[in-house]
Amino acid sequence: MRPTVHDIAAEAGVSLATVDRVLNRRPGVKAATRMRVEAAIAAIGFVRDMAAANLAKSRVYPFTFILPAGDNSFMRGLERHVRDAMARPSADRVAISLVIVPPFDGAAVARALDAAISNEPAGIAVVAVDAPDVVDAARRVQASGIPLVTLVSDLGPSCRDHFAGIDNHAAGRTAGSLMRRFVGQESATIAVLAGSMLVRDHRDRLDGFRAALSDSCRVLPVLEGQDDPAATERLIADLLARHPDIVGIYSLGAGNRGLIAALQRHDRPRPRAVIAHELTPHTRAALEGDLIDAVLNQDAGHEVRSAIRVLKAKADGIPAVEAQERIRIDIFLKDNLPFADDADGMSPRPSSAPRGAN
Amino acid sequence: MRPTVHDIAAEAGVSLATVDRVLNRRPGVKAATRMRVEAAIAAIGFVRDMAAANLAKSRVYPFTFILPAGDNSFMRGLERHVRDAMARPSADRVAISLVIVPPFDGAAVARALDAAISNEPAGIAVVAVDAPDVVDAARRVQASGIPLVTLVSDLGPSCRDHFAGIDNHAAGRTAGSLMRRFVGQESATIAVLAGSMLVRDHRDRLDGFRAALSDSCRVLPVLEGQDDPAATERLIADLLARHPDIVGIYSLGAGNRGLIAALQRHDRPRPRAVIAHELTPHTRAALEGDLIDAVLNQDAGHEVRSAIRVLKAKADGIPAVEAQERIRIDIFLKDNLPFADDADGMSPRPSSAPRGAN
DNA sequence: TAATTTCTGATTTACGTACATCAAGAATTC
DNA sequence: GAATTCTTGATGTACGTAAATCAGAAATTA
Repeated sequence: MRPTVHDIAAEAGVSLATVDRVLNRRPGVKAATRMRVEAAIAAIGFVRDMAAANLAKSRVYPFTFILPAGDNSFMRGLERHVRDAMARPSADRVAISLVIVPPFDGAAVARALDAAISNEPAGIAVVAVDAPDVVDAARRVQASGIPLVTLVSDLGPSCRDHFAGIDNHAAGRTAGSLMRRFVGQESATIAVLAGSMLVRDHRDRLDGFRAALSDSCRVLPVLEGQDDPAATERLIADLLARHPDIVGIYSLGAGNRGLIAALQRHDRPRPRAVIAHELTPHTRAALEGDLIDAVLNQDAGHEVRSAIRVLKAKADGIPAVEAQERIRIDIFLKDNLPFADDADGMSPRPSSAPRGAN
Repeated sequence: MRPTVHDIAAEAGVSLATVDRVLNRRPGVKAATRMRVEAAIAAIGFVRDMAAANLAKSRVYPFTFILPAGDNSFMRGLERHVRDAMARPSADRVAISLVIVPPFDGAAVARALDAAISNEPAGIAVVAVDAPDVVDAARRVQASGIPLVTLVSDLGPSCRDHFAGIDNHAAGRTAGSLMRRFVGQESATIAVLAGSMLVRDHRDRLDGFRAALSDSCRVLPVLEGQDDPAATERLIADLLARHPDIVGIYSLGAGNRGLIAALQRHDRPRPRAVIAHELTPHTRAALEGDLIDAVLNQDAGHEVRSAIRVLKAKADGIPAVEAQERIRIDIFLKDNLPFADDADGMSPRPSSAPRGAN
């Protein structure tokens, strides 16, 4: 059997109360006694049964998650994972309130942050819009002592405790590397489609992409489709008509529906390499239908769970191990697609079955 | 607060004992009463606190893991993850005994399985060698009612309960797709390096690779290096000398160290596309040093944790949700490498710094 | 030495569930 | 109607830890 607090007490020759004082860093233990107890803990290899401890503490962590509304598939997948976490509080004693705000609306996010502060949660996670009033609100969150994690889209490192998302510059570089190899020729003409250059993620991806490609290809000026399907489709159709020499398209935002529609309607062979971001039902179908060659993905489920872990750690005053919370950049081809039920690029699910942690 | 069993009792107007009988499917409850209780459970949205339940049951799951010895970096990484799981029994109440057997030795695996049976664990996970006596031993495990999971390397579906590993045919196809796009030309000459065609994983990968490439490239006869560094290096050096027209190499086994050494010593430009398997310190360094273009990887940590989850589910008589336990095929370029501490392709750690093959 | 203050022990209750026991009521059988 | 089964209630203990209380013992200060 695993050693318990009783075993520590016996080993150290002290009472249970003293062991408890040492374990929970309560005052009233002489330094010498404390060291005896700690030695006993090390000697018998005691590890606290967190399940029992949490049960006894009956501690709950009220967290607030702030997500954008809108029909962005990735964001809806993110919301689904948050709701999954809400639906299974059993495992981790987390009580999440979910706040949905209008998309691309800095003022709304700022208001939501201020509202969250007044509820005094144990932590806040937010899909940030990189705007001055959001930064101000984030600072107010920190000033009130509430841990703050940015999700997917970051603010500056100075106004949040942690960022649960991918390194978007590295993602752009990865896209660039793939693109360079997929087009397989020097001085090819490459087009880039973004949502908006006002969003930090998109800027970072573009920078990384250019850095990986600059010396071997010609990258056309960025097209900004505002992640709007109709507008994006027009942009791409126009692009394909005007530049028959285009061999690669990099879609670094969420405008994939318009891109796919334009490629589908295109009457000549599509550019040799098309790379997009985020595995959604649309991009999955496009991969399977050979309209897209590769999809870079961030696992929304991982991001949500990571955000929760970090918030809990911060709430407990334990420093989170940043290296363990890094979110990977997944690359999907049609050949290594995960099963539909298994990831974000899936068909909508009926309810919320519990999922395996990773 | 979350509803508890007491709330169910109050809602249904029955005693705690009756609620307990319903919850734990104990006999002695009239159908009508049972339905009242179940209705109450649904009405107040009760979810059993598994932490408390496991605490009360003080149930432990003794599992046996059987892994091959040897200096294969991937296997040592796998072992490290098993030891990690052993070192933190707090979370999941599993008690793992780890058995290390000689590599590529079916008889040894079979003996280990039989020895494990006599210990009556709640489940067994094994890195299988696809040999008749292993299959026989696996059937004996199943006959004795102990759940059996194959890890990384499978047996037939008929002689284990679950396979915790990647779809190696899909992995081969993925490698083929990447290869086709990386070499970027028709009728290119591609070489394949394997460990041994006697191993199921390697055969599957080769099949998938050929299926993805057959109509566009010329794939040379497979080289078998037995995952031995020196032998592999000679094979590759010889290959490069005899076939100056080779534009791609696919290393589908664990012979990466010899491959990398040969590429390093090669005095002419290396083939345009080199794709290998498993992110280890060696392949990571080769990726960073531009000796390899892409590495397909299976996350050993995920596999170990998945195996444990499945074994627990089987031990509890709960059918594991296969779709949730699928292991992804990761693709790594130098641009999306995870941090060294974060994954298997890490720098050697003080505890067990394996060096050698792969 | 007396009066404090600081430390430690002993004990109890609690968290939410599992599980066992005993008694008593209800329904069934003969 | 008696004997038997089936069903339910009441109660207590246990899991491993947290947290509080109160009573002494030890160390410190006056």
